[in-house]
Amino acid sequence: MEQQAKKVERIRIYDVALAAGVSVATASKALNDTGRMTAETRERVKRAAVELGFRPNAMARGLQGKRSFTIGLLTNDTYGRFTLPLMAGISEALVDHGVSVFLCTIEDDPVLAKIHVDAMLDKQVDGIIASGKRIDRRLPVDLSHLPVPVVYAFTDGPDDSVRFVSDDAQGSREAVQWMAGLGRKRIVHVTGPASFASVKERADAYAGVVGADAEILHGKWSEAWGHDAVAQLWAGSGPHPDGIFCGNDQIARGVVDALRERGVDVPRDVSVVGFDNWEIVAAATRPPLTSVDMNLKTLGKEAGLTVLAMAEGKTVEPGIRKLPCQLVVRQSCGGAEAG
Amino acid sequence: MEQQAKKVERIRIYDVALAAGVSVATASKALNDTGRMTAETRERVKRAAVELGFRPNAMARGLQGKRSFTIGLLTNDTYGRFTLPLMAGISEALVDHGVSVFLCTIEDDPVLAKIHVDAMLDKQVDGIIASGKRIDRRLPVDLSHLPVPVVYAFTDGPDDSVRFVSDDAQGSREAVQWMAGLGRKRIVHVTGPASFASVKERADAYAGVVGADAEILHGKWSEAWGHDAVAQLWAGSGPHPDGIFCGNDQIARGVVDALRERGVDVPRDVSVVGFDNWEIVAAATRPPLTSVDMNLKTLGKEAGLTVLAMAEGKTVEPGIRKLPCQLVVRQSCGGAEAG
DNA sequence: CGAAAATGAGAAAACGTTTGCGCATTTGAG
DNA sequence: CTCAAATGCGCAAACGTTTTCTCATTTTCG
Repeated sequence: MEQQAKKVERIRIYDVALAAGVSVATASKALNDTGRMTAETRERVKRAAVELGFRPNAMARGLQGKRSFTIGLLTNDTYGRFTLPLMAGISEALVDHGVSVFLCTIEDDPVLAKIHVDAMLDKQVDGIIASGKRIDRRLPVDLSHLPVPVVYAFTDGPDDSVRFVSDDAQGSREAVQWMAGLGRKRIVHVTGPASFASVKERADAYAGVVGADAEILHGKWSEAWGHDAVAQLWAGSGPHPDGIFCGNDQIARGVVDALRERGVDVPRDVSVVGFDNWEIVAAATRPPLTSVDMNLKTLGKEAGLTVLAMAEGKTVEPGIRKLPCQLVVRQSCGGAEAG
Repeated sequence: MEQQAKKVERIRIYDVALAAGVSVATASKALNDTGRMTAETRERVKRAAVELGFRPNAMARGLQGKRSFTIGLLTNDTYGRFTLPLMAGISEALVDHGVSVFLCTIEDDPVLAKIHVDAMLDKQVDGIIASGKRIDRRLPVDLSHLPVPVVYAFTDGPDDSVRFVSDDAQGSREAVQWMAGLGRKRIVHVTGPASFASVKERADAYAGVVGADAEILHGKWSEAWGHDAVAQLWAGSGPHPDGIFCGNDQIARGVVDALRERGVDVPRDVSVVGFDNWEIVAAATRPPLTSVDMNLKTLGKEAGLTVLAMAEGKTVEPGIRKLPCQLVVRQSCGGAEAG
């Protein structure tokens, strides 16, 4: 026996109209709650549709000039670290509206990007969400003169565009204040390369809280750098930090591991906070990391609803929308309720 | 200035026909390399299309009864660990054919699954790829009587379905043989819960290579379990293993960390191999893990091409297709070319 | 040179919806 | 009662392609 598409006849609105004893036009209007007709007629058509299991053909509907109930998500985040939570939020927000999402991963390849954007446009997407892995970099394609609305989520875009990003400054402040609230007096910041905008934003926020005592160490986004940073910090003879705010979870994990290897107890002697709340890293660290979550799912939800609103013709003010981060408390800081 | 969709007039085939001085019918045939006409005419039409930047409206084309150049990827792997590489492969294989992919994440929720499947069918997808995070579990939705072809990738499916999985047995054998080839005599296997089919397959393959000396420890899929397993293994007074084949990379990382903490040198004293080749874990381990890669991208590519072939009416034999795994050598075993 | 075959190209139908408009019929007001 | 307004519903066009059929013209062959 072979595997092949079975030709199941799909129910068309024509069949529904026939069953309900009305014209196709009336059936359409009944189902869409438009037009004029008796409540009884409308009801009868709807019942027939349900009974027959009618599902409108999205192609025909889309062709007719209205929406396609489809949007495109473009990203250069091949690994999906940032895009997947975003996607989850977008999808969750839009499934209620009957909208499906094309996911296109372009790996910083302008040619591939153009191909995918063109394919999306061919398919008449109602809008496009551009996304990435860095807030200060753009996708390798110009989306500014497309016939459909575009919003940018977790990636940079033109000045007159609609952009969604996380409020890293607020998240950072909460993280540092949390440690301060736990009695930490000497908090340092170990973070990524200074060339990243988010590094600067987080570092500035950190410095804003700790004031003149600020000490910022830049390195790679890796566990190894976390290790090295601890080595540096503990090399001097001066007082050691009692709180370390890290630029991401990988650095934080490196820091925690290095501290343990040195016999420094986390969180008793030193509090550590990460950034990203990357479950796989944060939860596997010993002890599990307290970390700043960027609420990417919520960000995706907002971006999805916004692009949809734009597709429906509503005007949206351009500009940057910062959505709050949230401190997720685990055990690397103390202060955990259970722990 | 406000952000809104600019109404850019899209070029229709009508415009191309006009520009080339032919009828719409001829234009269509020219562009699709069908029908009869002078080479010169065909060329003229094509040139006009390029000059005007004509892109066919996929909705109109799809409505016309042919393919929609769209497929759906359904997964319950919310985290994307397995689905994203798969997706990358699918996308890479199908972009050349002008096919776009709807990604739908359903979290073991049958209702959500049905909604997404229905949405896909409404949008006339040419086929569906079902995918998951476990090879021995099915998605919470019945895909067996759909009007479009379905293939299963990295998830279980009905007996008469087309399924793609990785050849874990072969991968496991290669891993164990690699350690044996490096002179390891006492290789144990630390893996996940016995209830997983992939655990059994990997364990059986391991046992097949090491023979009567097989020692298999089951636990969770976590770093913590890797730690505990080492504790167990080093607790006895008998000879310690000199090779540890782990059921996944997280366990392997736990094992390597525990060994280091115990002063056992990896890879000098003990070789460790992981499974999954999850970059983020494998590369961050000290030393980086040699690990079995399931080639999910290739798997996705195959699945994509297959579902496409089925959509084009080609018949495909049902059954399980096992694709080979590949040992990725890093430093946790010795034997790395660059050290 | 004449008839059959091959060739080049266009007209029109079809795909499944939505929607503007028109036409009866009913309702309401004076 | 009469006439205007409101109501209920259907006709047909439209969306942008592809495809079948037809027809005129050219080529081929005996």
